[in-house]
Order: sequence, then structure tokens, then C-alpha cells
Amino acid sequence: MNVTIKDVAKLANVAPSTVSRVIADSPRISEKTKKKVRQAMKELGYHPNFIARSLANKSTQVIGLVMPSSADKAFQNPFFPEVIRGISKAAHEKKYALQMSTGESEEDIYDGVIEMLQGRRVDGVILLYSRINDKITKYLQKNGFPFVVIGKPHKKTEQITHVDNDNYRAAREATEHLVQLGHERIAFVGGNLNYMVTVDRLLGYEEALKNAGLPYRKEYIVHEEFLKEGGQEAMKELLSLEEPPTALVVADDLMALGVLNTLDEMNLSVPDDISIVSFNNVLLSELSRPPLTSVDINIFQLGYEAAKNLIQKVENPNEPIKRIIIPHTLIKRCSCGYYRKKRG
Amino acid sequence: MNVTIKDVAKLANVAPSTVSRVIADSPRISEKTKKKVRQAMKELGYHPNFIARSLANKSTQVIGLVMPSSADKAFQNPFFPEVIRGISKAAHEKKYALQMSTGESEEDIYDGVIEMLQGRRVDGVILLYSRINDKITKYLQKNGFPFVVIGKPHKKTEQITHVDNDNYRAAREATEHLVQLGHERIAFVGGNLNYMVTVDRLLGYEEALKNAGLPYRKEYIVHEEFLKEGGQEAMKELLSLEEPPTALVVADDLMALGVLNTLDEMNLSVPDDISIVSFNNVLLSELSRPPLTSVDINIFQLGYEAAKNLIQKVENPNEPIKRIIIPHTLIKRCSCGYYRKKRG
DNA sequence: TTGTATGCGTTATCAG
DNA sequence: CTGATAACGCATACAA
Repeated sequence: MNVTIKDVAKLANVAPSTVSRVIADSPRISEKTKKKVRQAMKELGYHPNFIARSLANKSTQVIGLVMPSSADKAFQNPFFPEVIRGISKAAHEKKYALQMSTGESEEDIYDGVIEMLQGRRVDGVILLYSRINDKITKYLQKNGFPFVVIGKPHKKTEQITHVDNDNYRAAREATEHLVQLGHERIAFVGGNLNYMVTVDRLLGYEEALKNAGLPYRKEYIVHEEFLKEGGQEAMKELLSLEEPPTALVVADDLMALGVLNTLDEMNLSVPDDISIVSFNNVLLSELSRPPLTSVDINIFQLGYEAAKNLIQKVENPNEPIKRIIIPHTLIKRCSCGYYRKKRG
Repeated sequence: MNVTIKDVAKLANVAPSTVSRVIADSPRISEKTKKKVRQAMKELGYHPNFIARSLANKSTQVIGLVMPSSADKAFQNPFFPEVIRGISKAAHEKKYALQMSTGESEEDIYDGVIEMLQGRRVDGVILLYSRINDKITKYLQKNGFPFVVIGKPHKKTEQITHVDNDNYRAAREATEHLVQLGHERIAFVGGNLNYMVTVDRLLGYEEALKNAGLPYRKEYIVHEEFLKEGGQEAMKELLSLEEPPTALVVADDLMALGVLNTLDEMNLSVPDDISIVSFNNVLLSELSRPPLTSVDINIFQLGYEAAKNLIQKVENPNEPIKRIIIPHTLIKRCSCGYYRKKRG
């Protein structure tokens, strides 16, 4: 069998409890015995058993990550590796481990999360998305499990600790950037409206139009999957309008890439014929042609703060509800140009 | 406190051990008492505690994922979400949970993996990468922990269960495709040579050249990070050669995107001036311009098989060593063209 | 400062 | 078919 606290105790000539205290670095143990015990641990190659500790402790030092269902296209988005990197950093600092939800359907994931929590596999969870009428959110709230969401919760927003960008303002500013370049016909290409982030960005876009005195045109608002087919459809529709847009606000870099692809097939040039500003500033926004002007939302930080705050919540149940806004920056690259009255 | 097996036992008027057997659906319990007990569980909203079970069982039903260090650029590669999706599927099917390594440096991750295993947090691990002289691999082997690697292990390959593509053949075929299009000056743009996958692809490329009777030119082989800067450097070098290549084998889609970007800045057209075939066939190979001809390596399947086989190993220590090769397919899109003697 | 005894929630071993 | 009882490895209240 494996070497346990008892073996160490025996070798060091102390009681198991003493060994336990040495592990916890309890101040009420003399340096002398600490040294002795540690020596014994080294000799035996002792490693504390987390499982046993968790059982005694009622705390696992593990936090759960709830992803959108893996069948979801969103899963392919580079957003996720990057938030996880941030989460991972904070978790590592506080010596927490990370556990991921599995399951392809929403239902599977829901069940999985319940098991995670009720089965005491994790101390709390981070929702890596925020969607409308989310069952999991409701469940977590009802049962008082520690959790934080990345994004803006749909309901009871002020009762849920969350880490978000000011997507409303970010979208407004992105749109204003296009307005300042002289564009008056600006369309919005968004993702699934079930995600709060899409909603906020759409609202910000609308606000900017209003502020600029530009008309709101229903036909300028399209929601699609980011895949090629979706992008093609969307662009065809937009370009077949009597007054096609000269600029686009695209809610996600990956989607923007699809749009670029479609525009290219139609022999339209960015930014000469159409300007594009998108969101997230993931690696590929720099690698695309032209490199995309994109709103950097600081994905890493989003994850980092989420994990940090969840851990605080877990370790101190009285931790107040928080709303943390991560700053964004518009990164200007090459996908936006001045509106030129005369166009090819 | 939470509802335990004892509470259920009390309510159902049976012994705790009986409840335990009902949970395990033991055949030696009468249907009648099973029903009674299950009823009690429902009433109390009972959920088994995994931690306690693990302690008694000496099995956690959790598998650990070892990522390359998150500081590594590789982390940004869409390869990872996709393997994880595959792993997740297999894990879910067998009711295993997933735990991720954290840590930015190689050293951090090494320590984390040791903790995971020695601390009995996981039953086994999957290495999501394979690099040369990997400490973790050595450690796992020496200590007899169940693990499988995705990719080809550097050393003692036949002693380690691994799931891989035939990257050698895949690269040879990719290169042959270019040869068949009439190209004679074919360069190789690869990633870090510490990763086995890079090595194999390079070897396959070389083999194809040899078979085609084309000269091996050292100056045609470049290794770079996939970022824009790297791509630019690489292309500048290649194009400043006396006889610049007319085609490229690029070891990764993301890198190919960087190359496309750079070529575009240099006003070179793909595939008219230069043909490109790359690897992995991740989503963005379809979204790029032109859409990339890419070798589909079935990333999902790679993950799925890895998890499936690890679980077999965990559940049956006598499971034989396996080497599983996942098939690949060349997906022809628009980044390759015939070599035209006269070029602009 | 250290040791003893008990509990954490299950499973497993024996009886019956 | 079912019930006591002892692990599993560690933490902690209470003693000393």
C-alpha cells in the first residue's frame, strides 16, 4: 500500500496527529519535531492524500468549470483556451485544481454540474458563458453553491458575483469608431442572441447609432453562426439590400474571419469596400488578412478574476456579491478605413 | 449537514450497508428493498459523496489532462479544445470526470502532475502533447502510473500506450500532392522541433522529396513560431533565396494562417504564386483565404481514443500496451495550384 | 508542545 | 438477502 501519515509518524517517533500538524505547518509544533517529521517524509517519499484530506475537511480545493455544451460551435472559439489560461493562473496561485464539465448536450452538462457539486467533487464552479434562462444558474442560486459567472447573468444580475466587460460600452465605442471614419451605413453581425454578450453588444451598437443620429435599420442586423455558410448567407443578404452597409460591427473575431472569407469570394475588399470592427482580439485577429481591428476584452483577466473571486467566496462564505468589470481597448489594425463616397 | 447514506438508511429502515449496495445496484438485494431505499433517496434528495467513495474505493473516477505549459504558444492552438472535446466524450460515456493541470512553466506543471497522482486526485493522466526528453513521461513510467500520450513518445515508444496519427505518412502524402501538381521547389515550414509531431512531419516531407528525386535543400527548411513575426521572418528568408520555393508544407494550420498573412503583405498570391498545404484541418483552415488544403488528422478521435484507452488501463491494470493510429485525410481546398513555369 | 480518540461518508468483510 | 463493523487517510477537539 501507499505511504501514509502513520508510516511517517512511526518513523519519526511521533503521533499521526503531529505529522498532520506538520503538514499544515501548525505553529504549535516545535521546529525540532517539524524537522524530524519532514525528514521522515522525505525518506519515505510521503505525499498527502487529497481525497482523505477532503473528506475530513469538507473541502476539495477543486473548482469546476462549466463550459457551453461541447456540441456547441462556441466551443471552438479561442476564447475558451484563453479564459482557462487565466483561471488556471489564479487557481494555481491558490493551489486549487481545475475540473471540467463533460457532456455534449445542455442536459448532460446540467446533470454533470449537479453531480460535481452534490457529489462534493468541487468547492464551487465558474460558468464560462452566460446565456438567457440558464437552468444551471438557477440551480446554483437556489442551492446556494458558490459560483461566479463570466459574462452578465441574465436575471438577478445584482445577486450574482460575475466578471464581465462593459460590452455595451465596448460595442458603442467600436461603432463610434466607424462613425468617426465617416460611415453612415453600419450593420451588425452578431452571434446567438441567447448569449448575453450578444445582446449587450447589439444594444451598444444601437446606442451609438442613435447618438450619431443614424437611422436604426432592422435589415442591418443579422445573427448567424460564425461558420462559412452563415457568413455567406449574412453577407449575401446585407449586400443585396438597396443600400448595402459600408461597415460592419461583428460580434466575434472568428465570425469576422468568416465574413472576411465571404467578402473575398465576392471580390470585395476590406477595408476599401467594407470596414470591419470585431471583438475579442484573439490571436487570429492578428493573423487574418487584413489584420482585424478588434476590441480587446482582456480574456485572460476575465478568467483570472473569476477564479480569484470564486476562491474568495469558497473560503469565506460571507464574501459580498461582486460585479467586476474588466476594461477593454480598441486595437486598431487594418480592417477599417474612411468611408469614400465614390466606391468601386 | 448534508444527507448521507445513514439518513437514507434510517428513513428506509435498513442498514447503511444495504443502502450502499442499492447504490451499486448489487444483485443480492431484493427488488422490494431496492425500491424502498430508492424511494427514501428521492425523498431526501440524496447524492452520493464521491470523495468518501473514492477514499473507500481507492479510485477517483477522474482522469487528469496534462497540457503543455500555458505560457507556451501552443496553448492557443484550436487543437486543444478539439482533443478535449474527444476526451470529454469518452470520459462522459464512462462516467469519468476531467481534471486539468495548471501552471505556466514546465516545472510548475511537472510538480502539479506529481501532486495529482501522488495525492490520488486522479486515476491516470493523458499527455496532450509529446515532446523530446519529457520529464513527466519519464516520471510516469518510472512510477507505474496509468497514462497514455497523444502523439508519439520520444523514447521507449513501444512501452507506452499512445494514440497518434501516422504523421510521417501524412506529411509524405501532403508533399506528394504538391509534387503531383508539378512543384519541384517545396519548402517545409515547421514548428518547434522539440515536439515529436514536428519531427515526424519533417521526416515525411523529406521522404517524399527523396522519392520524387527532388534535391534536399537545407535552406528550404524553416522552424518558427506561428506568430506573425515568425512567419514574416521565415517567408522573407525563403523568398530571398536564389531559387525561392513555389510550394510550402506548413506543419500547422495556425502557422499557415500566419504565412498567408505574410504572403499577402508581400503581394504574393496563394495559390497563384505559392501553394500551401498544411496540417490539422481545424475550423479556421476553412475560414481562411484562400481556404487551406489541409490534412485532417481527426483531432476529436485522437482525444476519444486516448481517453477510452486510459480508462481501460485504469480499470484493468493488465491491459496491454497499445499503439493506436488514427487515420488522416487530405482535404483539398483552394491553397494549392499547379506549378506554372512562367510566374509573375 | 504533543498524543488519544473520534469523525468525515463510503465500501467491504464477515456473520447471520 | 441483510446487518454490524472495520477500514480508507487525514484533521481536530480534547487531554495531558
